[in-house]
Amino acid sequence: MSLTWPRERRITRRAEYTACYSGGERLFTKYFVVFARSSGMTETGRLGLAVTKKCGNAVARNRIKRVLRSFFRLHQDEMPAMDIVVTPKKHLRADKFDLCLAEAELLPLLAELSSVSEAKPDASMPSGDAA
RNA sequence: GGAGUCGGACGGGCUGUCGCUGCGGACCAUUCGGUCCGGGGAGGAAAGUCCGGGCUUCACAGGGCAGGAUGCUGGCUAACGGCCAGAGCGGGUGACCGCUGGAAAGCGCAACAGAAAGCAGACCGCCGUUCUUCGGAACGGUAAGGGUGAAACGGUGAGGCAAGAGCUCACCGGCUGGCGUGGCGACACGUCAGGCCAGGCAAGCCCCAUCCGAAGCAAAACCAAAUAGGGAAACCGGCCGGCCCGGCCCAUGGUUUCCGGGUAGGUUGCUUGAAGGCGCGGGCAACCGCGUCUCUAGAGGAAUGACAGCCGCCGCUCCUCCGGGAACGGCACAAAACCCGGCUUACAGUCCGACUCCCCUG
RNA sequence: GGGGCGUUAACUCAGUCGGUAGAGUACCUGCCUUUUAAGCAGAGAGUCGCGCGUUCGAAUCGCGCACGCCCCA
Repeated sequence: MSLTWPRERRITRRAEYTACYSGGERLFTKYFVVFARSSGMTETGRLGLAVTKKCGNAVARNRIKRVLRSFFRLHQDEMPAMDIVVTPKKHLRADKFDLCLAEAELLPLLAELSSVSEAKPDASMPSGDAA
Protein backbone atom coordinates (compact mmCIF):
# COMPACT_ATOMS: atom_id res chain seq x y z
CA MET A 1 0.00 0.00 0.00
CA SER A 2 1.49 3.32 -1.02
CA LEU A 3 0.65 6.53 0.80
CA THR A 4 0.72 8.80 -2.22
CA TRP A 5 -1.74 11.59 -2.89
CA PRO A 6 -1.84 12.48 -6.57
CA ARG A 7 -3.65 15.42 -8.16
CA GLU A 8 -6.71 13.33 -9.02
CA ARG A 9 -7.57 13.27 -5.34
CA ARG A 10 -7.85 17.06 -5.04
CA ILE A 11 -10.80 19.26 -5.70
CA THR A 12 -9.79 21.64 -8.47
CA ARG A 13 -13.00 23.28 -9.68
CA ARG A 14 -14.90 26.12 -8.18
CA ALA A 15 -18.19 24.37 -9.00
CA GLU A 16 -17.12 21.38 -6.95
CA TYR A 17 -16.33 23.59 -3.98
CA THR A 18 -19.67 25.34 -4.11
CA ALA A 19 -21.43 21.96 -4.41
CA CYS A 20 -19.74 20.90 -1.19
CA TYR A 21 -20.69 24.14 0.55
CA SER A 22 -24.36 24.06 -0.49
CA GLY A 23 -25.34 20.38 -0.55
CA GLY A 24 -23.40 18.33 1.96
CA GLU A 25 -22.68 17.40 5.52
CA ARG A 26 -21.32 20.16 7.71
CA LEU A 27 -19.25 19.29 10.79
CA PHE A 28 -17.48 21.48 13.32
CA THR A 29 -14.54 21.08 15.65
CA LYS A 30 -12.75 23.58 17.80
CA TYR A 31 -10.47 24.74 15.00
CA PHE A 32 -12.10 23.52 11.76
CA VAL A 33 -15.24 23.56 9.67
CA VAL A 34 -15.55 20.48 7.42
CA PHE A 35 -17.86 20.19 4.43
CA ALA A 36 -18.37 16.68 3.03
CA ARG A 37 -20.42 15.50 0.10
CA SER A 38 -20.67 12.11 -1.61
CA SER A 39 -19.00 12.58 -4.93
CA GLY A 40 -20.35 9.41 -6.58
CA MET A 41 -17.91 9.50 -9.44
CA THR A 42 -14.77 8.12 -7.77
CA GLU A 43 -14.14 5.25 -5.39
CA THR A 44 -11.63 7.27 -3.38
CA GLY A 45 -12.37 10.55 -1.68
CA ARG A 46 -11.07 13.91 -2.74
CA LEU A 47 -9.74 16.76 -0.62
CA GLY A 48 -10.05 20.52 -0.93
CA LEU A 49 -8.51 23.11 1.37
CA ALA A 50 -9.84 26.64 1.77
CA VAL A 51 -7.62 28.74 4.02
CA THR A 52 -8.63 32.38 4.14
CA LYS A 53 -6.45 35.38 4.80
CA LYS A 54 -7.79 35.60 8.33
CA CYS A 55 -5.53 32.67 9.26
CA GLY A 56 -2.39 34.71 8.74
CA ASN A 57 0.08 35.61 6.06
CA ALA A 58 1.12 33.42 3.16
CA VAL A 59 3.68 31.47 5.15
CA ALA A 60 1.17 30.59 7.87
CA ARG A 61 -1.49 29.61 5.34
CA ASN A 62 0.94 27.41 3.44
CA ARG A 63 1.94 25.63 6.63
CA ILE A 64 -1.68 24.93 7.58
CA LYS A 65 -2.38 23.50 4.13
CA ARG A 66 0.75 21.36 4.16
CA VAL A 67 0.05 19.87 7.58
CA LEU A 68 -3.55 19.14 6.63
CA ARG A 69 -2.47 17.56 3.35
CA SER A 70 0.05 15.40 5.17
CA PHE A 71 -2.58 14.32 7.69
CA PHE A 72 -5.01 13.20 4.97
CA ARG A 73 -2.23 11.43 3.10
CA LEU A 74 -1.19 9.43 6.15
CA HIS A 75 -4.79 8.60 7.17
CA GLN A 76 -6.26 7.94 3.76
CA ASP A 77 -7.45 4.45 4.82
CA GLU A 78 -9.82 5.98 7.35
CA MET A 79 -11.14 8.44 4.81
CA PRO A 80 -14.55 7.82 3.25
CA ALA A 81 -15.17 8.15 -0.48
CA MET A 82 -16.43 11.67 -0.30
CA ASP A 83 -15.46 15.16 -1.40
CA ILE A 84 -14.17 16.85 1.75
CA VAL A 85 -13.45 20.56 2.11
CA VAL A 86 -11.60 21.62 5.25
CA THR A 87 -11.62 25.24 6.38
CA PRO A 88 -9.75 26.36 9.48
CA LYS A 89 -11.30 28.91 11.77
CA LYS A 90 -9.44 32.14 12.18
CA HIS A 91 -8.14 31.56 15.69
CA LEU A 92 -5.98 28.64 14.55
CA ARG A 93 -2.37 29.53 15.30
CA ALA A 94 -0.16 28.33 12.47
CA ASP A 95 3.05 28.22 14.51
CA LYS A 96 1.41 25.98 17.15
CA PHE A 97 -0.29 23.72 14.59
CA ASP A 98 1.29 20.29 13.94
CA LEU A 99 0.34 16.77 12.96
CA CYS A 100 -0.59 15.69 16.51
CA LEU A 101 -3.13 18.49 16.80
CA ALA A 102 -4.57 17.62 13.40
CA GLU A 103 -4.98 13.96 14.39
CA ALA A 104 -6.64 14.85 17.68
CA GLU A 105 -9.05 17.18 15.93
CA LEU A 106 -9.91 15.33 12.75
CA LEU A 107 -9.63 11.57 13.42
CA PRO A 108 -12.98 11.29 15.30
CA LEU A 109 -14.54 13.34 12.60
CA LEU A 110 -13.32 10.99 9.90
CA ALA A 111 -14.83 8.06 11.80
CA GLU A 112 -18.15 9.88 11.98
CA LEU A 113 -18.10 10.60 8.28
CA SER A 114 -17.29 6.97 7.53
CA SER A 115 -20.29 5.78 9.53
CA VAL A 116 -22.52 8.23 7.66
CA SER A 117 -21.14 6.97 4.38
CA GLU A 118 -21.68 3.31 5.46
CA ALA A 119 -25.26 4.07 6.36
CA LYS A 120 -25.87 5.38 2.89
CA PRO A 121 -23.98 3.03 0.59
CA ASP A 122 -25.79 4.31 -2.50
CA ALA A 123 -23.65 7.36 -2.90
CA SER A 124 -25.33 8.55 -6.06
CA MET A 125 -28.66 9.13 -4.34
CA PRO A 126 -29.21 12.88 -4.68
CA SER A 127 -32.17 13.21 -2.34
CA GLY A 128 -30.21 11.90 0.65
CA ASP A 129 -27.54 14.49 0.11
CA ALA A 130 -29.97 17.32 -0.20
CA ALA A 131 -31.57 16.39 3.09
C1' G B 1 39.28 49.89 26.21
C1' G B 2 34.71 52.71 25.22
C1' A B 3 31.35 55.40 21.95
C1' G B 4 30.12 56.08 16.89
C1' U B 5 29.86 56.81 11.12
C1' C B 6 29.81 54.50 6.30
C1' G B 7 29.91 50.22 3.09
C1' G B 8 29.69 44.95 1.97
C1' A B 9 28.63 39.50 2.64
C1' C B 10 25.46 35.74 4.97
C1' G B 11 20.75 34.80 7.00
C1' G B 12 21.23 27.66 10.15
C1' G B 13 23.84 22.70 8.56
C1' C B 14 23.75 17.15 7.93
C1' U B 15 21.18 12.25 7.82
C1' G B 16 16.84 8.92 7.57
C1' U B 17 11.41 7.43 6.42
C1' C B 18 7.04 8.97 3.77
C1' G B 19 5.32 12.61 -0.03
C1' C B 20 4.52 16.88 -4.14
C1' U B 21 6.15 19.07 -8.79
C1' G B 22 8.16 19.70 -13.47
C1' C B 23 12.95 18.14 -16.67
C1' G B 24 16.05 14.08 -18.94
C1' G B 25 16.55 8.73 -19.90
C1' A B 26 14.64 3.60 -20.09
C1' C B 27 10.38 0.33 -20.26
C1' C B 28 4.99 -0.67 -20.91
C1' A B 29 1.19 1.26 -23.61
C1' U B 30 1.19 3.95 -28.01
C1' U B 31 -5.61 7.71 -27.35
C1' C B 32 -5.32 10.01 -22.48
C1' G B 33 -1.22 7.96 -19.77
C1' G B 34 1.51 4.64 -16.20
C1' U B 35 6.14 2.49 -13.68
C1' C B 36 11.36 2.91 -12.50
C1' C B 37 16.06 5.63 -12.31
C1' G B 38 18.88 10.25 -12.24
C1' G B 39 19.69 15.13 -11.15
C1' G B 40 16.76 20.26 -10.09
C1' G B 41 12.90 22.92 -6.87
C1' A B 42 11.43 30.40 -2.79
C1' G B 43 14.00 35.65 -1.16
C1' G B 44 17.22 39.63 0.49
C1' A B 45 13.61 41.58 0.73
C1' A B 46 10.19 36.88 -3.36
C1' A B 47 6.57 41.71 0.45
C1' G B 48 4.25 46.81 -0.10
C1' U B 49 2.70 47.97 -5.27
C1' C B 50 5.59 53.80 -4.93
C1' C B 51 8.17 54.64 -9.89
C1' G B 52 10.61 53.11 -14.64
C1' G B 53 11.18 49.69 -18.86
C1' G B 54 10.71 45.01 -21.93
C1' C B 55 6.63 42.13 -24.03
C1' U B 56 1.33 41.78 -25.86
C1' U B 57 -3.35 43.77 -27.72
C1' C B 58 -6.11 48.13 -29.01
C1' A B 59 -5.94 53.30 -30.79
C1' C B 60 -3.13 56.76 -33.77
C1' A B 61 -1.57 62.31 -40.18
C1' G B 62 0.57 66.60 -37.71
C1' G B 63 0.09 70.26 -33.91
C1' G B 64 -2.27 72.43 -29.66
C1' C B 65 -5.36 72.53 -25.07
C1' A B 66 -6.63 69.96 -20.63
C1' G B 67 -4.60 66.47 -17.01
C1' G B 68 -0.46 64.08 -14.51
C1' A B 69 4.69 63.62 -13.05
C1' U B 70 9.58 65.52 -12.25
C1' G B 71 12.63 69.90 -10.68
C1' C B 72 20.53 72.86 -8.20
C1' U B 73 24.72 71.16 -12.13
C1' G B 74 27.17 67.39 -15.02
C1' G B 75 27.25 62.27 -16.05
C1' C B 76 25.41 56.82 -16.12
C1' U B 77 21.29 54.04 -18.11
C1' A B 78 16.66 50.62 -22.16
C1' A B 79 14.26 54.04 -18.81
C1' C B 80 13.43 56.21 -14.04
C1' G B 81 10.99 59.95 -9.03
C1' G B 82 17.10 55.57 -9.35
C1' C B 83 22.57 55.71 -9.03
C1' C B 84 27.51 58.33 -9.28
C1' A B 85 30.46 62.79 -9.07
C1' G B 86 30.17 67.87 -7.86
C1' A B 87 27.83 73.05 -6.21
C1' G B 88 25.25 75.97 -2.52
C1' C B 89 22.91 76.02 2.29
C1' G B 90 22.08 73.68 7.11
C1' G B 91 23.34 70.02 11.31
C1' G B 92 27.38 67.36 13.97
C1' U B 93 33.87 68.09 17.96
C1' G B 94 34.49 64.55 13.88
C1' A B 95 34.00 60.30 10.48
C1' C B 96 29.58 61.83 8.09
C1' C B 97 24.40 63.14 7.30
C1' G B 98 20.14 66.07 5.39
C1' C B 99 17.80 69.63 1.84
C1' U B 100 17.39 71.90 -3.35
C1' G B 101 13.76 75.73 -9.99
C1' G B 102 11.05 80.72 -9.83
C1' A B 103 8.29 85.18 -4.46
C1' A B 104 11.83 92.80 -7.97
C1' A B 105 4.89 87.93 -13.67
C1' G B 106 0.19 87.92 -11.07
C1' C B 107 -3.70 86.28 -7.36
C1' G B 108 -4.00 84.71 -2.36
C1' C B 109 -2.78 83.74 3.12
C1' A B 110 -0.85 85.24 8.29
C1' A B 111 -5.22 83.30 14.34
C1' C B 112 -3.84 85.64 19.12
C1' A B 113 -0.92 89.67 20.68
C1' G B 114 0.41 94.40 18.89
C1' A B 115 -0.25 101.37 17.15
C1' A B 116 0.76 98.97 12.70
C1' A B 117 1.18 92.30 9.26
C1' G B 118 2.64 94.27 3.71
C1' C B 119 3.63 99.30 2.30
C1' A B 120 2.71 101.97 4.23
C1' G B 121 1.54 103.87 8.65
C1' A B 122 2.50 105.98 14.24
C1' C B 123 0.27 103.77 20.59
C1' C B 124 3.89 105.29 24.21
C1' G B 125 7.97 108.32 23.26
C1' C B 126 11.33 112.66 21.25
C1' C B 127 11.09 117.78 19.20
C1' G B 128 8.75 122.52 17.62
C1' U B 129 4.53 126.11 17.67
C1' U B 130 0.04 127.76 20.05
C1' C B 131 -3.17 127.52 24.25
C1' U B 132 -3.39 126.43 29.47
C1' U B 133 -7.56 125.59 34.91
C1' C B 134 0.01 124.34 35.00
C1' G B 135 -2.51 118.26 35.43
C1' G B 136 -1.96 118.87 30.31
C1' A B 137 -4.48 119.68 25.39
C1' A B 138 -4.52 120.83 19.95
C1' C B 139 -1.71 121.04 15.44
C1' G B 140 2.71 119.74 12.98
C1' G B 141 7.59 117.19 12.45
C1' U B 142 10.17 112.46 13.36
C1' A B 143 10.90 107.05 13.43
C1' A B 144 16.56 106.64 17.15
C1' G B 145 14.31 104.12 21.78
C1' G B 146 9.99 101.05 24.38
C1' G B 147 6.55 97.13 24.46
C1' U B 148 3.83 92.72 21.09
C1' G B 149 4.87 88.84 17.90
C1' A B 150 7.24 83.42 14.33
C1' A B 151 8.08 87.76 11.51
C1' A B 152 8.19 95.16 12.48
C1' C B 153 11.57 97.56 6.67
C1' G B 154 19.99 96.63 7.09
C1' G B 155 24.52 96.78 11.20
C1' U B 156 28.60 99.82 13.56
C1' G B 157 30.78 104.60 13.87
C1' A B 158 30.98 109.78 12.52
C1' G B 159 28.74 114.14 10.59
C1' G B 160 24.15 116.50 10.70
C1' C B 161 19.41 118.34 13.12
C1' A B 162 14.60 121.72 16.97
C1' A B 163 14.36 116.37 17.53
C1' G B 164 15.65 112.72 14.28
C1' A B 165 16.23 109.65 10.05
C1' G B 166 20.78 106.33 4.37
C1' C B 167 19.50 112.67 5.30
C1' U B 168 25.07 112.48 4.10
C1' C B 169 29.83 109.83 4.53
C1' A B 170 33.31 105.50 5.80
C1' C B 171 33.50 100.25 6.64
C1' C B 172 30.70 95.67 6.84
C1' G B 173 26.51 92.42 5.33
C1' G B 174 22.97 91.71 1.44
C1' C B 175 20.81 92.89 -3.79
C1' U B 176 20.89 94.18 -9.10
C1' G B 177 23.70 95.04 -13.48
C1' G B 178 28.46 95.18 -16.29
C1' C B 179 33.46 93.29 -16.89
C1' G B 180 37.65 89.89 -15.96
C1' U B 181 39.71 84.99 -14.31
C1' G B 182 38.84 79.55 -13.29
C1' G B 183 35.19 75.66 -14.40
C1' C B 184 31.42 71.74 -19.73
C1' G B 185 28.13 73.62 -15.88
C1' A B 186 25.75 74.61 -11.06
C1' C B 187 29.05 78.18 -9.09
C1' A B 188 33.50 80.47 -6.95
C1' C B 189 36.99 84.59 -6.72
C1' G B 190 38.18 89.66 -8.05
C1' U B 191 36.67 94.49 -9.70
C1' C B 192 33.42 98.70 -11.20
C1' A B 193 28.74 101.09 -11.05
C1' G B 194 23.85 101.70 -9.09
C1' G B 195 20.62 102.23 -5.20
C1' C B 196 20.12 102.41 0.16
C1' C B 197 17.27 97.39 1.17
C1' A B 198 14.24 94.51 -1.82
C1' G B 199 10.09 90.31 4.19
C1' G B 200 7.86 84.89 4.54
C1' C B 201 4.80 80.85 2.40
C1' A B 202 4.93 78.00 -4.20
C1' A B 203 4.68 70.05 0.23
C1' G B 204 -1.78 77.39 -1.57
C1' C B 205 -3.21 78.77 -6.82
C1' C B 206 0.39 79.74 -10.27
C1' C B 207 4.89 80.63 -13.84
C1' C B 208 9.04 78.28 -16.44
C1' A B 209 11.65 73.84 -18.40
C1' U B 210 11.48 68.57 -19.51
C1' C B 211 8.67 63.99 -20.02
C1' C B 212 4.00 61.17 -20.59
C1' G B 213 -1.44 57.30 -26.06
C1' A B 214 -4.42 53.42 -23.14
C1' A B 215 -4.64 48.88 -20.79
C1' G B 216 -2.36 44.99 -18.61
C1' C B 217 -0.05 37.60 -18.86
C1' A B 218 -7.19 37.10 -15.85
C1' A B 219 -2.57 40.95 -21.69
C1' A B 220 -2.66 37.96 -25.98
C1' A B 221 -2.46 33.82 -29.72
C1' C B 222 -4.21 28.94 -31.12
C1' C B 223 -7.57 24.42 -30.61
C1' A B 224 -12.52 24.00 -29.38
C1' A B 225 -17.54 20.20 -26.49
C1' A B 226 -22.78 20.81 -25.21
C1' U B 227 -26.96 24.22 -25.90
C1' A B 228 -29.31 28.31 -28.41
C1' G B 229 -29.18 31.30 -32.56
C1' G B 230 -26.90 32.93 -37.73
C1' G B 231 -25.22 31.85 -42.97
C1' A B 232 -24.57 28.48 -47.34
C1' A B 233 -25.49 24.04 -50.23
C1' A B 234 -28.00 19.36 -51.52
C1' C B 235 -32.32 16.27 -51.27
C1' C B 236 -37.54 15.61 -49.88
C1' G B 237 -41.95 18.70 -49.55
C1' G B 238 -45.06 23.11 -50.71
C1' C B 239 -46.36 27.38 -54.18
C1' C B 240 -46.26 29.83 -59.44
C1' G B 241 -46.85 26.74 -63.96
C1' G B 242 -50.02 22.15 -68.91
C1' C B 243 -44.68 20.18 -68.52
C1' C B 244 -39.28 21.22 -68.60
C1' C B 245 -36.13 25.18 -67.43
C1' G B 246 -36.50 28.82 -63.88
C1' G B 247 -38.07 31.48 -59.37
C1' C B 248 -39.83 31.57 -54.20
C1' C B 249 -40.49 29.00 -49.12
C1' C B 250 -41.13 36.03 -46.70
C1' A B 251 -43.98 35.64 -40.27
C1' U B 252 -43.35 28.84 -42.94
C1' G B 253 -41.69 22.81 -42.94
C1' G B 254 -38.26 18.19 -42.58
C1' U B 255 -33.36 15.62 -43.16
C1' U B 256 -28.13 15.78 -44.12
C1' U B 257 -23.51 18.23 -44.86
C1' C B 258 -20.45 22.48 -44.49
C1' C B 259 -19.05 27.47 -42.69
C1' G B 260 -17.70 31.59 -39.58
C1' G B 261 -18.24 34.01 -34.59
C1' G B 262 -17.65 32.14 -29.78
C1' U B 263 -18.76 30.07 -24.05
C1' A B 264 -17.06 25.96 -20.61
C1' G B 265 -12.46 23.62 -21.08
C1' G B 266 -7.45 22.88 -23.00
C1' U B 267 -2.54 24.29 -25.13
C1' U B 268 0.92 28.15 -25.79
C1' G B 269 2.62 32.67 -23.68
C1' C B 270 6.63 30.40 -19.40
C1' U B 271 11.47 31.34 -18.56
C1' U B 272 18.47 32.30 -22.17
C1' G B 273 17.99 37.14 -19.89
C1' A B 274 19.33 45.10 -20.66
C1' A B 275 21.37 37.16 -17.08
C1' G B 276 25.25 35.70 -13.62
C1' G B 277 30.61 34.28 -12.07
C1' C B 278 35.88 35.19 -13.09
C1' G B 279 39.87 37.88 -15.58
C1' C B 280 41.77 42.17 -18.36
C1' G B 281 41.18 47.24 -20.03
C1' G B 282 38.82 52.51 -19.88
C1' G B 283 36.63 55.90 -16.19
C1' C B 284 37.45 59.63 -9.57
C1' A B 285 32.81 56.83 -9.62
C1' A B 286 28.00 55.13 -11.20
C1' C B 287 29.03 52.40 -15.47
C1' C B 288 30.97 50.61 -20.16
C1' G B 289 33.94 47.35 -23.53
C1' C B 290 36.49 42.64 -24.54
C1' G B 291 37.63 37.49 -23.41
C1' U B 292 36.15 33.04 -21.00
C1' C B 293 32.88 29.85 -18.19
C1' U B 294 27.87 28.52 -16.34
C1' C B 295 22.38 27.37 -17.07
C1' U B 296 20.30 28.79 -12.02
C1' A B 297 12.18 27.11 -9.84
C1' G B 298 8.38 27.31 -13.45
C1' A B 299 3.35 26.02 -9.94
C1' G B 300 -1.47 27.02 -11.54
C1' G B 301 -8.01 25.81 -5.67
C1' A B 302 -1.78 26.93 -6.87
C1' A B 303 4.36 22.26 -5.86
C1' U B 304 9.27 23.43 -3.23
C1' G B 305 6.80 19.71 2.38
C1' A B 306 5.53 16.39 6.99
C1' C B 307 7.80 13.64 10.98
C1' A B 308 12.17 12.14 13.63
C1' G B 309 17.60 12.21 15.10
C1' C B 310 22.46 14.70 15.55
C1' C B 311 25.25 19.24 15.40
C1' G B 312 25.58 24.87 15.69
C1' C B 313 23.99 29.68 18.23
C1' C B 314 21.23 32.23 22.29
C1' G B 315 18.54 32.51 27.15
C1' C B 316 17.59 30.36 31.94
C1' U B 317 18.23 26.52 35.83
C1' C B 318 21.33 22.76 38.10
C1' C B 319 26.11 20.20 38.79
C1' U B 320 31.41 21.11 38.69
C1' C B 321 37.76 18.34 39.35
C1' C B 322 36.49 25.66 37.03
C1' G B 323 38.60 22.79 31.55
C1' G B 324 33.39 21.99 31.23
C1' G B 325 28.82 18.92 31.48
C1' A B 326 23.25 18.02 31.81
C1' A B 327 17.87 19.27 31.35
C1' C B 328 14.26 22.79 29.37
C1' G B 329 12.85 26.64 25.99
C1' G B 330 13.92 29.52 21.65
C1' C B 331 16.48 30.47 16.48
C1' A B 332 13.86 36.41 12.77
C1' C B 333 11.09 38.96 8.78
C1' A B 334 8.70 36.77 5.07
C1' A B 335 7.09 32.75 0.36
C1' A B 336 7.71 33.00 -6.58
C1' A B 337 2.54 33.77 -9.92
C1' C B 338 5.11 37.16 -17.30
C1' C B 339 10.14 39.11 -16.76
C1' C B 340 13.75 42.86 -15.49
C1' G B 341 16.02 47.97 -13.17
C1' G B 342 15.21 50.80 -8.71
C1' C B 343 12.71 52.83 -4.26
C1' U B 344 10.29 51.97 0.41
C1' U B 345 9.19 49.01 4.52
C1' A B 346 10.03 44.36 7.94
C1' C B 347 14.06 41.42 10.10
C1' A B 348 16.68 36.87 15.46
C1' G B 349 21.53 36.88 14.79
C1' U B 350 26.75 36.21 12.46
C1' C B 351 31.11 37.87 9.81
C1' C B 352 34.34 41.39 7.06
C1' G B 353 36.45 46.16 5.53
C1' A B 354 37.37 51.55 5.82
C1' C B 355 37.11 55.76 8.96
C1' U B 356 36.09 59.31 13.34
C1' C B 357 36.05 60.96 18.56
C1' C B 358 37.32 60.14 23.82
C1' C B 359 40.22 57.69 27.74
C1' C B 360 44.53 54.71 29.39
C1' U B 361 49.56 52.76 28.63
C1' G B 362 54.43 52.77 26.15
C1' G C 1 -3.22 42.43 -11.52
C1' G C 2 -5.69 47.33 -11.24
C1' G C 3 -8.40 51.12 -8.39
C1' G C 4 -10.92 53.67 -4.33
C1' C C 5 -12.35 54.94 0.79
C1' G C 6 -11.84 55.28 6.03
C1' U C 7 -9.09 55.81 11.08
C1' U C 8 -11.23 62.28 15.71
C1' A C 9 -14.24 61.47 23.47
C1' A C 10 -16.59 54.94 25.93
C1' C C 11 -20.14 54.76 21.00
C1' U C 12 -22.07 57.28 16.30
C1' C C 13 -20.31 61.19 13.57
C1' A C 14 -19.14 66.90 12.38
C1' G C 15 -14.81 69.82 11.51
C1' U C 16 -10.39 69.89 4.83
C1' C C 17 -8.99 76.02 0.51
C1' G C 18 -3.68 75.61 8.08
C1' G C 19 -4.84 79.51 13.59
C1' U C 20 -7.00 77.76 21.36
C1' A C 21 -11.03 70.43 18.46
C1' G C 22 -17.22 70.27 18.47
C1' A C 23 -22.46 67.80 18.46
C1' G C 24 -25.72 63.75 19.92
C1' U C 25 -25.88 59.29 22.96
C1' A C 26 -23.57 57.14 27.21
C1' C C 27 -21.07 57.96 32.18
C1' C C 28 -20.79 61.23 36.77
C1' U C 29 -22.97 65.19 40.05
C1' G C 30 -27.19 68.15 41.47
C1' C C 31 -32.64 69.55 40.88
C1' C C 32 -37.60 67.38 40.16
C1' U C 33 -40.34 62.72 41.70
C1' U C 34 -42.46 58.20 47.06
C1' U C 35 -38.72 55.66 43.55
C1' U C 36 -37.38 54.67 38.41
C1' A C 37 -37.93 56.53 33.51
C1' A C 38 -38.54 61.17 31.12
C1' G C 39 -37.19 66.40 31.81
C1' C C 40 -33.82 70.58 33.56
C1' A C 41 -28.83 72.31 34.96
C1' G C 42 -23.58 71.37 35.39
C1' A C 43 -18.93 68.81 35.00
C1' G C 44 -15.31 65.29 33.26
C1' A C 45 -13.34 62.58 29.32
C1' G C 46 -9.20 63.38 23.10
C1' U C 47 -0.81 61.43 21.92
C1' C C 48 -7.23 63.75 16.06
C1' G C 49 -3.98 55.62 13.78
C1' C C 50 1.83 56.08 13.77
C1' G C 51 6.58 58.34 12.08
C1' C C 52 9.34 62.06 9.29
C1' G C 53 8.97 66.68 6.86
C1' U C 54 6.93 71.93 4.91
C1' U C 55 5.38 76.15 7.96
C1' C C 56 5.83 80.98 13.02
C1' G C 57 1.97 77.29 13.66
C1' A C 58 -0.61 70.75 11.04
C1' A C 59 -6.73 66.94 12.62
C1' U C 60 -6.11 69.80 7.91
C1' C C 61 -0.51 70.18 3.33
C1' G C 62 3.62 66.46 1.34
C1' C C 63 6.04 61.64 1.92
C1' G C 64 6.48 56.76 4.19
C1' C C 65 4.04 52.98 7.11
C1' A C 66 0.04 50.21 10.08
C1' C C 67 -4.94 48.54 10.45
C1' G C 68 -9.93 48.04 8.53
C1' C C 69 -13.43 48.09 4.43
C1' C C 70 -15.08 48.17 -0.64
C1' C C 71 -15.05 47.85 -6.13
C1' C C 72 -13.35 45.97 -11.18
C1' A C 73 -11.12 41.99 -14.13
